[in-house]
Amino acid sequence: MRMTDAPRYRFAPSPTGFFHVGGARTALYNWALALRTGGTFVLRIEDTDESRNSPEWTQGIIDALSWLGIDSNSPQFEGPYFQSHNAALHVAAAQRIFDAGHAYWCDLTPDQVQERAKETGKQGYDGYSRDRGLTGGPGQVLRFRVPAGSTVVTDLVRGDVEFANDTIEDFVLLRSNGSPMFLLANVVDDIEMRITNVVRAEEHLPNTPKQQMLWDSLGHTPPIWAHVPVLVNEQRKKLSKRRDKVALEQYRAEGILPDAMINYLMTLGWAPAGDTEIVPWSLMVDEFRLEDVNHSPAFFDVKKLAAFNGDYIRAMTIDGFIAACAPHLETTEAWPHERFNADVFAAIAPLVQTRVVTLSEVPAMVDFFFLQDPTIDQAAWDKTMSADFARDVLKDFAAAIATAEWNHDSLKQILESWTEARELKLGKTQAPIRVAVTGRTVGPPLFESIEILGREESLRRITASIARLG
RNA sequence: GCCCCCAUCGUCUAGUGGCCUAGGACACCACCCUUUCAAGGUGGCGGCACGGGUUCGAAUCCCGUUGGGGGUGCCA
Repeated sequence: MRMTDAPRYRFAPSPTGFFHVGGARTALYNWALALRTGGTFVLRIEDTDESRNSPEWTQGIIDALSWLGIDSNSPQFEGPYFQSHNAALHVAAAQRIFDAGHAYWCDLTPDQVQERAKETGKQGYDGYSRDRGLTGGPGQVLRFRVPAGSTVVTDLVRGDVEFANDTIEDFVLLRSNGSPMFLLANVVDDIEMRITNVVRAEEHLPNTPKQQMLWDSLGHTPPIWAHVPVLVNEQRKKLSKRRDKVALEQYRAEGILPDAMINYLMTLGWAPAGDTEIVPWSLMVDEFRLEDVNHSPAFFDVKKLAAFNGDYIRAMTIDGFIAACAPHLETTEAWPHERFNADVFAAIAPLVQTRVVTLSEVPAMVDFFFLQDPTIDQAAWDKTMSADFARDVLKDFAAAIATAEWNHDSLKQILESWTEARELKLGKTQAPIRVAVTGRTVGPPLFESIEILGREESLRRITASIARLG
């Protein structure tokens, strides 16, 4: 395949101030396809209003894409382009459409259009100015003259979709202030950037016949369309910023791994062959086909995302895990920053790795190592210290570990023999010690934690708890 | 209102007329393992929306119903 024949996929987010998980999935689809076909991923910031473009947003989106592995430095990445920069082109195209007789001027205001609709009992614009021969000017909009007949949109995921043209009103191309509408701008930019494939969310499907007519009227062959199902919340409504947690950045901050997010997003509406959904990106690039994408909306299930993430966390090397935790450990307010000890964390890290599903849970799990005194949970204290053996186990264990060989096996043996002598269960007798040392009833394995904490500090905490018992 | 799309376990999906007694994953439950909690192992629960066709045979094809979603701006 010659390079000029390679497909060009466009990804066109609008500047909403954050990067939507739905957009992330579409971006991934486009990127996967570009990679497999040797094509190009074209990024275009989609807004005809220059004032809404901000360098921060653009950088944010490039960062988010790069987090997803979509590298803006790749030779297969092009852009960012800015729709708003091309207004002159859009207007010129509108002029050409008018010159060819496919558009006409109209001086009705939105209110007047509505007024007429009310009178005729029909919806939308009724084509009032079609044959009035207006020549344009202030206060007039340019409307597309929707031809008779029907428009068939051929879609890779949905097949042929037919729209009767008389259900499509003569839509506006140029506003009365002369600025181009999004729909027009979009088509002109796609033509200009030689876009061959448009993969976007299903919500755009009803507008596609309009765009297709624009492609036709400009004398170009429309691209290959693919409308993928939208992502929905538990109410089955399209994910929205107001109701739902949709910002990719939020998940990133919580310690969702990019690979987990990528993998999860790809399985929404599509599944790799075989019995596992956790698969490497390279395999998804090889196997992903638009034709295989499901037709129905998919629920964005945070629990499943978390499960994927846990899987990816456990699959990390220990050094990788420690490195990934670093940002969360540095910024946490779980302990005074200066008390953190990287060696201590490295020692406990392997035991933390199987116990978290997101990285943001890590600090809370190891905070007792880096606090002057553990934060004692009152409920945990009440529950465990009320055992009749609580005081004895604390005193005897403290006495024994004062001189014990310092490793978790021997620490465990000490408590085991103490427990057996009294015909108790280790699960019960370790509880008061755990609360004394960590402040809670759950956490990393106890004897390993004590070993890492050190003899002196462990003794101090247990002694303090005995004193607290009174 | 009008137009369009969609319909397999609670959720994400496999399934493209016989391999389906409908497979997997997440969640849930139970058991095993176990120093708490996890992780891991084993097992379980649970679904083709409904009604008509077509066919020797339908989750798969057709029609209808119902239900959901999206669109319908001088927004993007």
